[in-house]
Amino acid sequence: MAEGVRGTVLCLMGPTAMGKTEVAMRIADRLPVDLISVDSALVYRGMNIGTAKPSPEMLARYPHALIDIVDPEQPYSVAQFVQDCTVAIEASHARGRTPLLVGGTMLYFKRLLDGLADLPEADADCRREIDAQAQRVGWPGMHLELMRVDPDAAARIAPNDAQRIQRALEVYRLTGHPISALQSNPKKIDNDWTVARMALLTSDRTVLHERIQQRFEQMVEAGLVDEVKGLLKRPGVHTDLPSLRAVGYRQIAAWLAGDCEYEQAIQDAMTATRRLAKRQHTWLRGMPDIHVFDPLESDPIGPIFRLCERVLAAETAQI
RNA sequence: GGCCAGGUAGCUCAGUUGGUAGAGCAGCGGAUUGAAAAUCCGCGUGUCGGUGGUUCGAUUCCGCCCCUGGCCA
Repeated sequence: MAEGVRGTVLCLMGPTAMGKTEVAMRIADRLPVDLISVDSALVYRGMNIGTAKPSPEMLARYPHALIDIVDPEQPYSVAQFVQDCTVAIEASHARGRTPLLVGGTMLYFKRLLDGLADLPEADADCRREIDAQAQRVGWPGMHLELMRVDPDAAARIAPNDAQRIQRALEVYRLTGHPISALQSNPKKIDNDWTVARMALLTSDRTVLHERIQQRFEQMVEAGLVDEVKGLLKRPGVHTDLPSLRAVGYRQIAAWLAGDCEYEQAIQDAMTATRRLAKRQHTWLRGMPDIHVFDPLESDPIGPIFRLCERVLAAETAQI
């Protein structure tokens, strides 16, 4: 693609179980798009049933970037995603095609499109140290420490938000600078993409809840329990890994560890899925310039296709 | 049919010595910068089964009716 020409990026977002994958494939049938997954669970190899990953046949027919790119032993991150996804987008543009980003991990979309601050990456030793300290004084105690070194961050982070307190302290200890200062240093977004945001969203959550239940029952029938057992057998896999904390995997692992009854684990997994969908709704409600389609009201393919076509035509006209 | 125990939030239940009620779970709203399918913050959503009575006032006490479960026939 020539210097200065703006590349189009199509985004198809939506809560879990809304049919994003299906829509994306049908768009790919009709337009020269490259599919890129925006999903923090689909990145893991060997996690197939519980993540509703498309089958190998489907992936062969509809290649997706950023699926099956890391092992479950290895944590992935939003920063890694932004880097990987940018590479994939540029590769698509270089082929003269248009990337279609599909997924439900809204933080990944947000940081890809709005920019990411220049921060140090996670440091296992540093986190271990902070965890050990938190064991003694509690997270509210750690929050007091954060208040001393970074009052702005402390004001924004709740005293029980272990994850964010840990990250803020980690960044301070690693760099000597408060994370709040580094984050307000606006990271220049080094692209000039034209972004079209589309979302599959419904106002009728009860139907979505029914779908979630059905789909989880199908996952169990398809052998989710064995998939989790297989993962846990691997020497480096344990339940504290981000991969094993994914919805479904976590609850079944808890049952396998004897922490609850089977039926309870199943119910907990479906509850966790509904809550995931709710948080995805919250993200999407707050996103500007988003085109919303309700697949429970009518087939969204036609309108989405026309919108994509219009966006691509505008790009061509600009060249 | 008779006796007993229940009927309070979407579910399981607590409670009000008579002043229109609260927990857990579920649900809903929000935040979200290298774990994000994570992590955290906030919010009770109700003809107290129905209907008469006593009372200034009934979800609470009394009568009758309806429903559910158990026991006896």
